[in-house]
Amino acid sequence: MNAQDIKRASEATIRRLPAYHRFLTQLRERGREVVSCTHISSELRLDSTQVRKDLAATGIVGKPKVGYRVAELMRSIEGFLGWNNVREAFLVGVGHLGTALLGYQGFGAYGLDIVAGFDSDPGKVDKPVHGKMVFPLDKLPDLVERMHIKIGIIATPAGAAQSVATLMVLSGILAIWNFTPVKLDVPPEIIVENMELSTSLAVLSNKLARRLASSEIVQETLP
Amino acid sequence: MNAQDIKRASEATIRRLPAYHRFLTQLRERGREVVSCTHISSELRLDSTQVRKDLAATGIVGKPKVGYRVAELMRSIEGFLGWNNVREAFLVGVGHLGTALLGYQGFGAYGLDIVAGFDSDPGKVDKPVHGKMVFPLDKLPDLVERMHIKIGIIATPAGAAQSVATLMVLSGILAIWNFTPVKLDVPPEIIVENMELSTSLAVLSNKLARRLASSEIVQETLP
DNA sequence: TAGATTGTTAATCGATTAACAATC
DNA sequence: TAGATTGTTAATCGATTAACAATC
Repeated sequence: MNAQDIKRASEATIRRLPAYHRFLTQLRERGREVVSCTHISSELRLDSTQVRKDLAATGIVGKPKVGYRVAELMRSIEGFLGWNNVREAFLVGVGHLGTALLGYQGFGAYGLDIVAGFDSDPGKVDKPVHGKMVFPLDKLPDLVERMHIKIGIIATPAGAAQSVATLMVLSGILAIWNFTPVKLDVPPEIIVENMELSTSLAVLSNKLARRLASSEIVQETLP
Repeated sequence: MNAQDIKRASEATIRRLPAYHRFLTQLRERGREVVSCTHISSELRLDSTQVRKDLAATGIVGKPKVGYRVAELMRSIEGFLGWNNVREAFLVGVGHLGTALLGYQGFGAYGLDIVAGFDSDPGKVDKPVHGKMVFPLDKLPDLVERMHIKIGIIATPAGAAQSVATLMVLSGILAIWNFTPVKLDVPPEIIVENMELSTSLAVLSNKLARRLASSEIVQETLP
């Protein structure tokens, strides 16, 4: 699929595609060559029509009675998500989380390669972390321009996030993956994806609070 | 608000509440005592009716012409999300990510206290990480029971995630915060919240791929 | 009081699910 | 062929947005 052919799809669809891709990886490892929507939907507990529409959004065309070829479907999803051509990224903030991200091996499968880290702390720079070089933050604009970097990852303390985002945008970064809880103020054409612990934790703790509250009621209504 | 009063709300509403809470924290720091939905909605670029309905879901009642008292509204959101009474959690997998999570100072504001780490690697146990004790994994069931722990955090390699989840459930854990890309197979009454890097990255890379593809088209149509 | 803001009902929008014809 | 599966259109569902009465 040509990059220019990437269709529009709802964010809900895009968020489900990685789960399909992961399941397809497992199928491929087991030697399966074809798969049906029915199979995928029963495994992931989704509606089969929804799976079919999600897959259709990536541009794949299946064969009635047969299904989809696993390898072809994986390529289709990868092309749609931009996982087929690896993109280089810079990470700012080499603290605990930043160090973990610099060392994470799995990003290659998602088309991401973190090529360097940046930090404003002189004590952290000029020594590699997990084999990645760490530079002073003020070197960022020059290196972004020279290496044509498009993706910036922010893993700083919250207080530094906005100024780092502004610096990234001025340097030519187009997309920011934000690991801080700060709502970044950037021009509308800049892509921002927030990886917020608090949002995820809110869902979990609300469900747990409801769960514990209802079991209290059960206890109270017992004799 | 009594815990038993926690109403149902859509997951979309729950996911927006932490952003309101963060904005309210800023207002409180600036000394603001009351706030209107209009103010919140313009700041967070949301529909004001949506904000009003989201806040109403937490049980707060505002005053026409005035708005909501900031402190009261924060307490209402905290109560709804279960952030008011701190809950203790165990973390399994003291690798790079696990270490970062053990050291993260911000969880207290969200009602979470990670009290200990666990790892199957004998080289990692029995020495504290960021002041938190790390135990051998096989000590988990006994300690979960004795300390009445309800929340488990999985930050292991993907291959270990399912067996750790099963161990947690057998030990009495009610809610799992899963930092691996594995779809966990647990009983339906167990709460699972997935913190998936791949899903977030999929949204970002799809948008970037579309963005870069459209700018290619622009270039091609130039003379 | 006048009018800004809440709370609520109605309308719209978009996503999910159901139905079914096309097809290998 | 028969029937399982795809692709697509229609119906349903739920969330968002608009309208407006209540109220401090």
